[in-house]
Amino acid sequence: MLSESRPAEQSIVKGGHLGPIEREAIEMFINFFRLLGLPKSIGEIYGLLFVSPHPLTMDDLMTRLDISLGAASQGLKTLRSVGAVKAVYSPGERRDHFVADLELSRFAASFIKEQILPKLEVASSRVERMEAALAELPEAERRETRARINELSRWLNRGRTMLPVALKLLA
Amino acid sequence: MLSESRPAEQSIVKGGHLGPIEREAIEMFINFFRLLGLPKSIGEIYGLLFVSPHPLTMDDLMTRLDISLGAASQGLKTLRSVGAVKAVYSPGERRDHFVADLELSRFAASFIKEQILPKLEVASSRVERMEAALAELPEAERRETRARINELSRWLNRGRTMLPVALKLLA
DNA sequence: CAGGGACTTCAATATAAAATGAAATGCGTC
DNA sequence: GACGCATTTCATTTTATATTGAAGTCCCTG
Repeated sequence: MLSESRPAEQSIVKGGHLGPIEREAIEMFINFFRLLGLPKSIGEIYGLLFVSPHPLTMDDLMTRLDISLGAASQGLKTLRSVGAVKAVYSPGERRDHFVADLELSRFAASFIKEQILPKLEVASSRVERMEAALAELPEAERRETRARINELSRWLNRGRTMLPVALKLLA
Repeated sequence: MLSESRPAEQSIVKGGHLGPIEREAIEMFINFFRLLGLPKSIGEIYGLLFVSPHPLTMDDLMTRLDISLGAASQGLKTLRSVGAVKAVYSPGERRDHFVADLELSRFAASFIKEQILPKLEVASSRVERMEAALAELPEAERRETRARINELSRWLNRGRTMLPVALKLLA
């Protein structure tokens, strides 16, 4: 929740074979992804891939991060779906190799487009239904409630138009 | 997680005595707050307060939303702490009355300032430690890893400077 | 300054989310 | 076209998070 930042955290990371750079990167991305409501394992995977100078296999991830097969597979799936990670071809190699896409803005764009904007649409239709329902309200409450719903409506519109702009600003 | 939006949801809200406007508002804010990783009960409370034309007591919230004493108390505490709700004085009344602060931008500002920016600071110091640790790295990997850490650093700086700007844009 | 609401805390419980790993599937190779 | 490694899926288990409500604290009020 609005946690007062975990108590004197000392190494969330448990996997072996990790150098200091990797540990820092992993913890950093765990925190970052948590902010977006994504599980720890996804932060770990992305963090390790991010600082890795060469592509890694699923098996690398499993052993170095000490996570399960399923977690690695699902985490990679999610990360690919949002454009944060891609598979690269490795000649003469059977297994898939993965790299982090360093263009974080692409990832942010996809996140906004696929997660936020759809929710704003749903919210908009809710507001419409609320406006329709205003008529049923007792006279006394109608005016004030209408004002509040309008406020909501203004915010949704602003969000829908400004979010993409704000994103460009960061990119 | 990156959920494909819950299956044909029909009324998450369980409390009785709620009109259609209230139900819509509550579900809407449940979803919105969930995006920020806040629990359902907080969305319910804020949603009901938002569309309510007059201040409500803790007891109102408990009965109408059918939540416990503790949930109401803690939820209000959190909401007040981020400036989303405030207590208003009600003459000749013993109990506290609460209203939603309609200025959502205030809430957003407080969220960024208290939740995001501190995390960016922590992340920055991580990056510094990573840069320091670069020296220990085998020659072969150093160049590429350095490039990646630099990328990270650029992003953090951009975030720290642009986030407050982006916020102003929305307000 | 005692009694009694109103509110807060927090240990216990209930609920939800993530990780695990065995079984199913896909896919390339011989 | 069957074998075998690589990957995905998903029921189960584990872990983390939210909710409850009884016990504690804080005021106001008389």
